[in-house]
Amino acid sequence: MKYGPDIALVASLIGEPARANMVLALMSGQALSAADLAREAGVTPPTATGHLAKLVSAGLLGVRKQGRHRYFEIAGPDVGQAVEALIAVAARAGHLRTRPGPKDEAMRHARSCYDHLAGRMAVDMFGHWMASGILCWRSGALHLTRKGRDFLGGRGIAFEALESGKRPLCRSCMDWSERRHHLAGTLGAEILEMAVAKGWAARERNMRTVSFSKRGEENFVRWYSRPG
Amino acid sequence: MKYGPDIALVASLIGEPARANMVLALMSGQALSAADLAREAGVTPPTATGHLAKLVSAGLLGVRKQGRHRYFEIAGPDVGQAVEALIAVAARAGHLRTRPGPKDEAMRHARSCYDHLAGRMAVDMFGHWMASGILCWRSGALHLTRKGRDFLGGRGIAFEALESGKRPLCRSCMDWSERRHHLAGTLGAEILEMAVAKGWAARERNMRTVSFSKRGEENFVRWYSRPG
DNA sequence: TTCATAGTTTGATCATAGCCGAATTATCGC
DNA sequence: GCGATAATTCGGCTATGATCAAACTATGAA
Repeated sequence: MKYGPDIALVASLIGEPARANMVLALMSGQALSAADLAREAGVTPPTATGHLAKLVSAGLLGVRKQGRHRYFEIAGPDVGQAVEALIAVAARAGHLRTRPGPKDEAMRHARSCYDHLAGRMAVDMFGHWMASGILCWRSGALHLTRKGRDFLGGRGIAFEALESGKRPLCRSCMDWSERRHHLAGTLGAEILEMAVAKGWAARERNMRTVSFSKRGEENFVRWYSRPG
Repeated sequence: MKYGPDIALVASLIGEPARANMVLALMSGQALSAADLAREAGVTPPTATGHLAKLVSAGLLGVRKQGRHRYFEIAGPDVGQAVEALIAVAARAGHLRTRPGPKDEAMRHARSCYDHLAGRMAVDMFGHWMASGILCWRSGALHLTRKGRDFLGGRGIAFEALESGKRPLCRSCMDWSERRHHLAGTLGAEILEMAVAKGWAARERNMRTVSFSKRGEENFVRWYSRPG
């Protein structure tokens, strides 16, 4: 007779440094090959194979075979949320690791984190909105202020529809490359949708890296920073 | 040069079965002594001491010395969220552990979670109230609807007094034996008080298990499900 | 076919860390 | 003061699992 979820199994998988590095590398949403992940984790291919097999069979990663390559990716949003939650704990407690997350500059600049915008641009937007009183912290949770509601209303964001569900309107998500907060939740998702819909940004093939055109980036920055 | 939060450190702490059992036992919100946790984890006191020292020094647990006892508790909401996220992943992937949190059936059926009712009956009540529009999710937080206010008003719950303090009126609390939400917050506490005051239920010596009489359970179910 | 690259399997090594028994320190009740 | 109980420290045993080198399989390219 078995009862209760076995969190130890899941946590111990993430709790091994090599595997944690792999998972963090995949947190960009990009699918990576076994060799890429071996490099990220700092282990040899055989070792990586073993780790990846465990992660896949436990349901933390998914795999897609393509020719002689095998591309791995985070299995689902629940895994992403668990990793984000662990990041938050580690960050609060001041535990730092030696190796950074996404190395490549383009990816640091703009990428999506599941369904919302992450990377430097997202962090900048978050900072700007905090500074101008659109967002604020209230008892540990992120809140959209009255001013923020006016602000978004004037920009055509239907936030009423976004806060109907169980998922929070605003959540902060710790960005591991910038080590600062950015906006998640349904509002964060909506903003990424909008940027794509307006043609400012395009998702790459892998669906998770987001590239802004030069003009799109200017428009986006203007969009979120224009007063009133 | 160090970058990025070390999630492997945090995850590996939770990833050890004995420690995971301790953390799960503390997820009720109740502070437990070292000996209690040793029993929960199925290890001897010396082993428990070692684990607890690691958990405390990593910032996952807090400790309160009281006489010759040391009471441990989850250090903060971020830790709780991380554990809940891991529960969600483990539950989705179908990983079950052999040892349940609350071992005996009576305790799964009805017990108190710190100061509010937990277990199957609480989960049923929560589901019923969600389905009938007494409670709803709004931007990630639990809300008592207008209908819910009428409903409770008609049942003699003075919810105005309950929402005056710093503590929220409604909170959801994840039940690890049922893996579903139940009602916490001052309203959850009040309902347990009421059930005890009306003689429907009695707290056991250890304060954690709550036993309903057969008649009390019927009355309680009728109380929360009667329309109007 | 032949070579090269991606990835896996095998087998052996080795370090980490979980575990307990016994002895030790601290606090309560008497 | 003296026992009793809570908790810790110490020392040594043991098992788990991370690691890599080398050999092997599979796919793609020439």
